[in-house]
Amino acid sequence: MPLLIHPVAPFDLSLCGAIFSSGDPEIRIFRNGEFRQVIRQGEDTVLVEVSSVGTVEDPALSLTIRSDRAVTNHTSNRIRAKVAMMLSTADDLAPFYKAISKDPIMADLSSRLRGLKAPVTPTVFEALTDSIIEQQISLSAARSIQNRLIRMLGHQLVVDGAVYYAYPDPEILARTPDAAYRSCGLSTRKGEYIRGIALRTTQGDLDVEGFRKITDSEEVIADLVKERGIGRWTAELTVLRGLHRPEAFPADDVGVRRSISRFYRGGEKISSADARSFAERWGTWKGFAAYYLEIAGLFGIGS
DNA sequence: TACCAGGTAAAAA
DNA sequence: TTTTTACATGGT
Repeated sequence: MPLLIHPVAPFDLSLCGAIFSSGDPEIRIFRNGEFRQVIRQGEDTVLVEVSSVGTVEDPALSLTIRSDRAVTNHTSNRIRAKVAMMLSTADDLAPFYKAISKDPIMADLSSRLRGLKAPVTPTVFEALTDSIIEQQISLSAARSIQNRLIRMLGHQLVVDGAVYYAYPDPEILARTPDAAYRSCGLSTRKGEYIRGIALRTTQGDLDVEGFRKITDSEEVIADLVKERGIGRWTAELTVLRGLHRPEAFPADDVGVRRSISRFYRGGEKISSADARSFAERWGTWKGFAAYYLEIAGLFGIGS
């Protein structure tokens, strides 16, 4: 029997899922109004399926958990909490909308995208490794590499004869050799970064999940950039997508700069430094603003 | 065919 | 100390 999730209104699942619409059906995808992903909860690997049974202003989500074994009530509740976290259902968008109300362009975007909440990765570790993969190359190239990595090294789940893959744990990535990373399409260098960070995580030298307890995002970023392979851009993306900090703004990101250029500068390019000061208009919500710009681009708004 | 794409570390100057 | 280079894949 499906479980229910009651998001804080407004919440629009079709907007929240849009970023996953071109995903891999055996890993994570949003299709036909349904969000689906394989996740790990403790020792359980499960497929979660989420669809809307409400409206944007009176939202409700139906969650179905599928697995190859019985799932206890306790685990089901943990999974429901994790899915709610991943979809940011508890976010109250009102302060964000209020903060950007004096910016006509962002106010217009946010009214068109009303109910969009930024997704969060199941683990901080996943946000970090995904960001490393995305360094320098295009998002489509990165996505294809991420999917190959998950298929090769992730936990498999078989339900109804179909196979699905969950994100690999640090323990696996810590003992994955250069050649395996290379065969996924990663550079040898990025393979070293990911294995090194996974190794330090399993050895207890690095606790990225523990960053949840550090409220000062700049402090987290300062800790992250000490690690080999993590620069400011990677740290900011990790804090935004893994820790869901609304103020984390990846000013060095070419996509973010392209969006600002397009929506605010008539196509004229903007430097990282200028983008960082420009974003101050959105105050502590500049990270969410950046996400709205990205999704606006996805929907072709403003073009 | 090049060249750019949500960068980074290491080598060279 | 600052600047240049190598790296990987996918789209145009």
